[in-house]
Amino acid sequence: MAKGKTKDGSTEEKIKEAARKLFTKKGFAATRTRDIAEEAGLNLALLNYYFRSKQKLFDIIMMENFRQFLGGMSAYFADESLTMEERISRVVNAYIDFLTEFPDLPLFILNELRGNPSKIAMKVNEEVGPARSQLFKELLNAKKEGKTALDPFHFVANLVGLTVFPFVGKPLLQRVTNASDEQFRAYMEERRKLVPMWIGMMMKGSGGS
Amino acid sequence: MAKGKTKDGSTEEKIKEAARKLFTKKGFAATRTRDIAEEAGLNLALLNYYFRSKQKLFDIIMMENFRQFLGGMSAYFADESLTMEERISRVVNAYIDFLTEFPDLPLFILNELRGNPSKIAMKVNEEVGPARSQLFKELLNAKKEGKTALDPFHFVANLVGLTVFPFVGKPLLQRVTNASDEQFRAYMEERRKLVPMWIGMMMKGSGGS
DNA sequence: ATTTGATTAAAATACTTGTTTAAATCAAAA
DNA sequence: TTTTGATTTAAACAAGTATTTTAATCAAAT
Repeated sequence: MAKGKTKDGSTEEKIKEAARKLFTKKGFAATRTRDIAEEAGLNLALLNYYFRSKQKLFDIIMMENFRQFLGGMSAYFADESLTMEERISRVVNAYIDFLTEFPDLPLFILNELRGNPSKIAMKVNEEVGPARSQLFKELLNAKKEGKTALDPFHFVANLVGLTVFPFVGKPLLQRVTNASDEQFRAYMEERRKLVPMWIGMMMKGSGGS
Repeated sequence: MAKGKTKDGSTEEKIKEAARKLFTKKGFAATRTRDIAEEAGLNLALLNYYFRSKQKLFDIIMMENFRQFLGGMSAYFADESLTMEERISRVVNAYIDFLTEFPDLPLFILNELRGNPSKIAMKVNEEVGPARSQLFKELLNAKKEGKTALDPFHFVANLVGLTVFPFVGKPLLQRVTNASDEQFRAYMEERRKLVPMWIGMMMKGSGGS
């Protein structure tokens, strides 16, 4: 063998990282293979040498993106040793950390989800299935005991809407509120405490069937 | 002149509507001019006869989409004759109506906003400027009087996050919660009352600097 | 009936882009 | 040193696609 090995990070990983960056930011159709090669600092022929086609490379990136985005969600909700409040707080914090580092991921996910091939649908269930059943069981229990009246749908919609939407809508929010990048960061820091508090208020207040 | 006139809706409008449908759903790069022509039931040459290029056609659609999406926001907030609670309720209801009819619009807007050319930035200010100053003035007043501690940034983020995000994230929410299209509609109907109520709770509770 | 401008049809053109190929180069392993 | 496989270089190839062109056709206005 020679310098760039198959296993370690070198070349194959360079290609994947360049592809991830461009695919995630611009989508499949708007990304050219030549751009990926240039971004990776490698030759175009290498793309087809390592991955057979643009489509195959994209599929790999897409699956990894899905796993990364949905994985976090599941991990925290599955932990039965924590109170619901604590779990919410951890999920919110984990997502704010995560999205600060990878701000383009959610929009990518939402775009891909719209095309909705069954391949993706299965992936979602696979990644989010266990946590979902656990969460729903507890929410429905709490509802029976009168602790909360918040339907699981609204719960998830509110949690994701309040936590990940600000990142998706960052350009819009910054324009509307005249917030600098630094101010945006500060607002997101505030949200680490505010969102769990708001969710708590919603769960106590009345909230749909 | 002949059958299809320039002024009335006929041909030019057919092209624009076909283009709007495809551009809004699939984006610029993934939309082919041939598809637009076919969708409009017209000859391909007509596209370049009426609009000079795919890009020019796209720009027109994009601007109209922006105006439509942001215009509603402004219209209701500018009305000083209403209480804040009433305005919130109207904006939420107007957006739920609007997004039920045009569910692909917000994702289109968010995608375009990411590329952020100054052309778009100006458009946002133009459409949303007046309502913004009006809204911010009142929110800051209310804050002084101790009526609310909710920062304008969080107010907008929450309002949009709770109202438009569910439509953007519909495929994700439906998968995670196993909700049918019919159930989704029902949840959105519930939100017409729930979201204004939640926003009200947030404005009374403590909320950021 | 003639004219006029919209519309179609069919192709040609030009450019972009995904993919492949063939021959060199180069670094390490044998 | 020889060999081996990764990497480069430079093209070529094959589709796909935006755009243009040219010559018909067609419906209404004159």
